[in-house]
Amino acid sequence: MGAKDLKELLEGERVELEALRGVLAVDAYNTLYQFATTIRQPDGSQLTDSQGRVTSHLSGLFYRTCALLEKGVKPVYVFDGKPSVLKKQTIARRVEKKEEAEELRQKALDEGRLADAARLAQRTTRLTREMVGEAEKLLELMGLPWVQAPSEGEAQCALMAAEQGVVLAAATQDFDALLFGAPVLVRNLTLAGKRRLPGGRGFVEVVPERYYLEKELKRLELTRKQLIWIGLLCGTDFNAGVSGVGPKKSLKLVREHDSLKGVCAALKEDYESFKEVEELFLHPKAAKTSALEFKEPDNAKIMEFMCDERDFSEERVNNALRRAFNQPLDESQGTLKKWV
DNA sequence: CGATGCTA
DNA sequence: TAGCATCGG
Repeated sequence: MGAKDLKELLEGERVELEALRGVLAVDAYNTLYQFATTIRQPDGSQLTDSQGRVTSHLSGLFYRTCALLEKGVKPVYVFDGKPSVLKKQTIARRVEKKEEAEELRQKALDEGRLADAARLAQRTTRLTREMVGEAEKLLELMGLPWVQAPSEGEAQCALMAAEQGVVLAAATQDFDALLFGAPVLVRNLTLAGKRRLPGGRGFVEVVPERYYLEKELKRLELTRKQLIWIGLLCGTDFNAGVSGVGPKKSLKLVREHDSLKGVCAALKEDYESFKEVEELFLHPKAAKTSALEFKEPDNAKIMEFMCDERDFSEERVNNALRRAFNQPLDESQGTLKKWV
């Protein structure tokens, strides 16, 4: 995940889902990948339909989206396009890591270390073209607009929130969105709650958090450019960063120098390559978003796809749809729920 | 991860 | 019925 070191410098605030009523641009790949990794059986295997096709991503996407809609949060999922050539190394490294994890998992399995094998299975997770296509299809059946980014999804989300102002915030785990200029970033757009920590008996509370770009820049006495430099020094999906330089040193360095050139000179790093990545963050590639249209869900087709084709429970799917779409918007009518 | 079932 | 366990596909 890009620019994760920024977490050390930035301060988010806890936010209730109810306070996020409105339209959010949600990083679809980020979301689907998390579902694919975490929605698992105790043995580490994914949910599948009777034909063996993975359904973890559909389960997560469907139930979470329904729950968000129930709370008045309208997600517009943004799908990645062609990645920047600068991301090539990161992508190659990820493929490598997955192959590595696959070998380790096989070894654990052979040696009968089942818990290890289950844990390693998560690291082998891939999102296929089919899985992404199915997610888009489901969103369409639900009457929700989705956006195809020309390149990075976080960049598209950021611009939709910034220049275009069509959404309240960019929702992604990735701090890159702030570097791309998102005025508001929402992390952990989940239905909150306690989550088991991998391994032991510990629990962590995962709650939605919100970061305001301007507020953070003011507090840290930085410009967005300088925050980008910090990201570059720590490393992003688009560059390796400088070894031995983390968020603290980066912060000190960008304050001591008034240009990226100066920072690079001080570290004896190649300015040109850093400048290229700075450019990518300063001028993100994004498509103009046409009016986002929310339509009625096609309940029959959702049932056909989810239940007939993918073996989801009719009762559960119906329940989720009813909550998401058939609930009176006026809270004063909420008591009606008890009678239906 | 989110929904549902079970138990005290 | 809240809080924990496990099911879901």
